[in-house]
Amino acid sequence: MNFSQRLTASIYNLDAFELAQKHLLGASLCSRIDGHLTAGKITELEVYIGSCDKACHAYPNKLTPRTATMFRAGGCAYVFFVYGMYNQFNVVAGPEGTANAILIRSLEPLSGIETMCQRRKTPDIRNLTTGPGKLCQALGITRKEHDGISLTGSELWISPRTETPQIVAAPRIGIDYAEEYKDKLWRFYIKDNPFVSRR
DNA sequence: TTCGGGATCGTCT
DNA sequence: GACGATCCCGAAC
Repeated sequence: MNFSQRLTASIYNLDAFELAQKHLLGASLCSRIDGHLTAGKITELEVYIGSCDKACHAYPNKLTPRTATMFRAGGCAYVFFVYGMYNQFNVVAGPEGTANAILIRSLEPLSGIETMCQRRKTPDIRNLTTGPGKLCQALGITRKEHDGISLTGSELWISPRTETPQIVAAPRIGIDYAEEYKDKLWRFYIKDNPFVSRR
């Protein structure tokens, strides 16, 4: 398998829901970090909308040092750090000045599996990338090194999907504080794919 | 400057 | 199913 094709800048300026469902789900997230190529099929993701969504870090369109990258033009990485130990990778969507992001929650490992096993310290394929913190570890993504970088470069990119997946919509995970937005069906995953964090 | 809590995960019961 | 780990952010003082 070859991951040389990339989604281009204009695609990332689409509406976040369209980008997530029509382009990102089923595509391959790829990294070449420390000389190692790793890649996985995107099987699960969540949409966050800065203007209205109480679960979004940038709600209500609040620009802070942490959320600044979300306000940039689509096509860069928003990577943040939580719980003192985990990084989380998001794709920034939409035009500059809007704060929309797509959290990648789960991958199906495709390439560089040995590297992923070393980084994750486990031989269990099913446990390499099935969670937002896990996949950052497996692909070598950190806030310090990758927040704000372009997804059309050579370190981190997304290779387009070749088939159209069947999609299931579900509530997002871990956002009980988000009041009426916690029940929105803004999490999307590939039907019957075993590499999702939760059903 | 302090302080509360987090878009999680691994370990333990 | 519960809990602790452990850094950073953002709000309040």
